[in-house]
Amino acid sequence: MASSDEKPDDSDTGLGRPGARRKPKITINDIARMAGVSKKTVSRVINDAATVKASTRDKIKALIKEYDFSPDPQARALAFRRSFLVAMIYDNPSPQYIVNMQRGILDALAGSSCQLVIRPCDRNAPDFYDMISEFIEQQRLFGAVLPPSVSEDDHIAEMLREADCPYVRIASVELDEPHRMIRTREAHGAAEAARHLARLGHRRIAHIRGPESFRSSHERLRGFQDGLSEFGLHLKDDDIVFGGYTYETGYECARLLLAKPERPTAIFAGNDEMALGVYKAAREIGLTVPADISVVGFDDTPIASRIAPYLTTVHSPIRDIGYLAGKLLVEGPKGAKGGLTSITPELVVRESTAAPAF
Amino acid sequence: MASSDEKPDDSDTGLGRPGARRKPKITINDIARMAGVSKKTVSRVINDAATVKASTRDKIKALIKEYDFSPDPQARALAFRRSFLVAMIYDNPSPQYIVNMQRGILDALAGSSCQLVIRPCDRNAPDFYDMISEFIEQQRLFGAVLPPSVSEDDHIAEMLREADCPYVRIASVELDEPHRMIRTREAHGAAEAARHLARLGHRRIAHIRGPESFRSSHERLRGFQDGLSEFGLHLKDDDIVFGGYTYETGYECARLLLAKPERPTAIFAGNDEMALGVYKAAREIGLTVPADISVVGFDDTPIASRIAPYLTTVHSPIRDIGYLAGKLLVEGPKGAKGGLTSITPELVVRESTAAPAF
DNA sequence: CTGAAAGCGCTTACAG
DNA sequence: CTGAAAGCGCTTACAG
Repeated sequence: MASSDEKPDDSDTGLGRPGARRKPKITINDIARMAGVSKKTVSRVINDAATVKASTRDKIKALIKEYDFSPDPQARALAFRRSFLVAMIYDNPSPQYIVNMQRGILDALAGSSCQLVIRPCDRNAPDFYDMISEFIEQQRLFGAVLPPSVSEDDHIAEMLREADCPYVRIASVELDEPHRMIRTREAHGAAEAARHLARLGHRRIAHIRGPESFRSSHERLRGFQDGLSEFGLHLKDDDIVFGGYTYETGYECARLLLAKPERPTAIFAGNDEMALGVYKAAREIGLTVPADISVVGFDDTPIASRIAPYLTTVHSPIRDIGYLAGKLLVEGPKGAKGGLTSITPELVVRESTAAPAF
Repeated sequence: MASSDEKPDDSDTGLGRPGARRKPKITINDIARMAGVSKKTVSRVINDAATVKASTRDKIKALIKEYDFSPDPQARALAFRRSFLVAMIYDNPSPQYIVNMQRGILDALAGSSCQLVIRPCDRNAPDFYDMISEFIEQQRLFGAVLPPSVSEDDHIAEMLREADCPYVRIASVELDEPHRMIRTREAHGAAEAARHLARLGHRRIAHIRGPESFRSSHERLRGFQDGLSEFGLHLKDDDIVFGGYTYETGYECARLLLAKPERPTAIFAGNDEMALGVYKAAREIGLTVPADISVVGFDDTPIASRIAPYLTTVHSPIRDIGYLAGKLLVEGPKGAKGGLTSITPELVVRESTAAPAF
């Protein structure tokens, strides 16, 4: 067998630069030969298999370290019938959310042999399920993490199960088995926002909620109502308007709300984007935040702490959530810090809320 | 050979759910058998190899379509000695930038068999080069795209060349062979900003530049100076201060600038983040934008069109840049729309600039 | 224009 | 505790 150390120059495939001479990559066979064992035994130590004699294991580990060997992911994947790819599949439009979650997952993947593959998608595309399905079948993923709102899609979850692909869904409600979920207790943060406004003395309060199709928008509304009711307050039907989680819809909704004869003294927006729209609407009709109108957001995006006045909002530790999700995939249910699979967003009080003027 | 259509139940590897029955995946062998040819011939049509008889090709293509067959990426990767992974390696901290570029690359990868793997990194980490090097050696990437400032690191580029990995560097200056570069003509946008301010009548103008270590910060400064000089204006040394491309540094620099006896009437910030810091500094000392001080940013992040007053800034089509980079990798130099490998950012005039008050 | 053989670098299933 | 054989699903190198 011609497993010589030197490859002839014409082994170049044409994909590379002519004359580029790859240093011959060391393989499991080389390690095995040097250790005087079979490659199967080397494979065992690579995969932390149960039973290898300590001395053999040590010798092999030393060799692996000395030659800086690490097994080829492609070959492993082929033999394992499973790639070393973790996919993040998402439709969330917020860059900050996406980037933070990617970081969190990556934090958890560091040191594992997995890489993070990203897959943004559009749930409204006609071929949405076909695309995702093809992707899942093809890649034989090591795992997938699904933030909202894809996480809320039971069909996707089923495709994943069908393909035998582990996954973690991130959502504000329990919509799958616990070991496949990270629960974000958004109702809690929303309730805090309600209490904060109630304590400041607000009585006429409005809410711009997110779309019907997002579970989070229900949870935020529910939590907010719960918090208010502790103070004997409640949201009247026409003090709840539907926004689309965007700047523009936040603006439009606020215009409606602020034009009412009995104008609210505080508005809780379903997310920061919409809260910024409220700022704009207030400005336009000469209202000052927070003197004339208090505003609370949700998410704590970077804009919240850069705009004037700084926005009071509910902070979700997205990166931590991503980390937990990644750990759950890489280490299994016991991996995620003692089985912690829920996260509680907290209110951050800044400048956009004050006692009502009247 | 027991390549039966039915796999026994105990073929389950333990990685999956017990009893989970994977539908037997169709392989190149199945297609070959059904087409009555060798698998090598099927391989040829998969890879668009030159010479396959038209009728044979058609028959195979029909079969592929009928059975919705697509070759296993892991197996292909192993045989090709090259994975189907395109990596985006970056240290840019701006979420909007990152997300847009990811989208652009993904746009270009759609339809290819490549997936996008992301690799954020910290150039200041002690093991920075080791990490990247290991990553590159291990993954046998199909290609890599490097936005600033990793793109400016010649050592990384060399590691990539060494590993025979195609790459595209995105930068404001020509720092590699043309087919390995997307050039962003940032000096052009900065010059436009200068002309805009000069035409408004500003004479006392300051610039908060980015860090020495970013090529872009030099280019933006240079372009700005060029634009000013067309009007016989120039930046005095102490009207140029060093920021760090962050909100905080923008604020600090603006405080210095605005405290000067001869206060500037306009400030060109090296990016939007710093421009927001200028807003804050101005607000603090009772200055109104743009009545008392005009502000221009660079990047056109989403905040620019959400904050009051809307920020005049230079828009870079990041997603387009990512698309070009992706195309360059997937289709080679001729792939990127007729060899277009440069992008020109343009000024977007909004509300933060006006004629000086004096 | 097409195929048989060998191989990519690992792991599984089975023995011992 | 360890190994020889077969195989994962493709492609390369070589023939014809």
